Amino acid sequence: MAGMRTEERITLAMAELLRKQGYAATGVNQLARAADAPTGSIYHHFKGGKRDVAAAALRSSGAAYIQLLPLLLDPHDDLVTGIEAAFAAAADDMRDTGWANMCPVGTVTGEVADTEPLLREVAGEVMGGWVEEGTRYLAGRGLPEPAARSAMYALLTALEGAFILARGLRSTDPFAAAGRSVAAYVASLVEQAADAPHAEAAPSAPGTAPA
Amino acid sequence: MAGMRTEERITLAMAELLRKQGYAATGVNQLARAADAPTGSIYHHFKGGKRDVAAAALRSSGAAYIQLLPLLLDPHDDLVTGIEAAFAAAADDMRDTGWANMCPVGTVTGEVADTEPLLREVAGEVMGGWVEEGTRYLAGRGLPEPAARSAMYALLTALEGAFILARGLRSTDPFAAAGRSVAAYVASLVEQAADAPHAEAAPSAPGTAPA
DNA sequence: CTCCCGCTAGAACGACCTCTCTAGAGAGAC
DNA sequence: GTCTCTCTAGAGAGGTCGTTCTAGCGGGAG
Repeated sequence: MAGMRTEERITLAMAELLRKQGYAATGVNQLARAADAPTGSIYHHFKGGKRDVAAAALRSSGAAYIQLLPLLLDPHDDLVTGIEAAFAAAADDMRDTGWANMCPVGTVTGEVADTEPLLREVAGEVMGGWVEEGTRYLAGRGLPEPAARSAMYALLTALEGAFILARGLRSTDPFAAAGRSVAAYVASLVEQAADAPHAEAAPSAPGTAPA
Repeated sequence: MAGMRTEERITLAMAELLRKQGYAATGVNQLARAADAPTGSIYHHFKGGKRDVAAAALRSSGAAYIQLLPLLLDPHDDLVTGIEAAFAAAADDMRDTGWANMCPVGTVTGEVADTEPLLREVAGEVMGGWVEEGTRYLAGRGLPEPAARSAMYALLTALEGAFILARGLRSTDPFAAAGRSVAAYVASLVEQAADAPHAEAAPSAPGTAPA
């Protein structure tokens, strides 16, 4: 964290704290300690205080998370096996980090959706962005538009849910089952698209990496 | 809440507050006001204080939630369509309650898994109980044992994830996609079980309600 | 050099936190 | 009646919360 601008250090420290302990339990003093910045600097960079820092942390984490989708799926020619592998990778990461690395957007949404309108809105924007970008990506991998969107919703819900179950049970089993489930769903969508290929968005063969 | 024992009122009020705003943001004074009980009574009934109340609330909510599984699925002869209907019912309930009615076990697990060992443990026990009971139920509906467990994991992860996404996006779309996804997965498991019915737990035809 | 200004630094404030404590209300035993 | 014991009742202690405030550091402009 040493070679960063203060504002960036604060945002990143907040993201990490949100992942581990949520919004309400994270104090500004704790944040200052974690970011190695005095309290005054936090309020200088973020006029809105703690809420403002959390919003920035959600946006930045959200942008980082969605980049993992092509990163994890591009190496797999077959979309279905790629999805199972992605869930397995998420499971390994979570186990290796002591069941702490849950997505901060999910944690915060569950916690403050009804009490912090700004953060609920930001979380909604981030999730909406995930769905849009993910739908575009899956469409590029051969799924017709409405199926791609459904698949992305299913993937995100299974992933967020797996984080929670795995965290409570301290087991990777939820990730394995969630991965198999989403894979089965996507497989059924791919099959439907192949049976009726009159849809618009199928530039390459279904289940194949884009050009 | 008038006709209840104080201890019960406190537990129920805590469950509701946990659902809406999580553990850290819920104060003992707020709880006392919501349960219409003085602070002293809370500490009389729950020697462990706030943490102790939360643990009781998680256990009681957990027990209530798992009862919904047979309640929602028994009416449907076909397990697969029953699952989709159950997700639709959850979606309707959430929309009708202003996107607040998320499961408290999920909310709290995401929030305090790393900071409150007792609550993490209780949440794990509750979730473990869901998996066991759900696996038994699905086995009774014709799924062989390992498939039934996978299906239950998939169902729970999709459900918890759908709560989060729906809450952030203020939309029932995540529930619809999650329901279709889990249904597709269970359908594939039912098909596998029908193709190779040498498993032990198939007292009746697959996808049929138990006797 | 001086002036300026973005930023650091942390003390201080009022509000609220969890939890403890004392006092007494109320029901049942005798 | 009186004694006993469970539970109610809420004030208060001690601490932490988010936020504000003033003071001053440090580097570029003139």
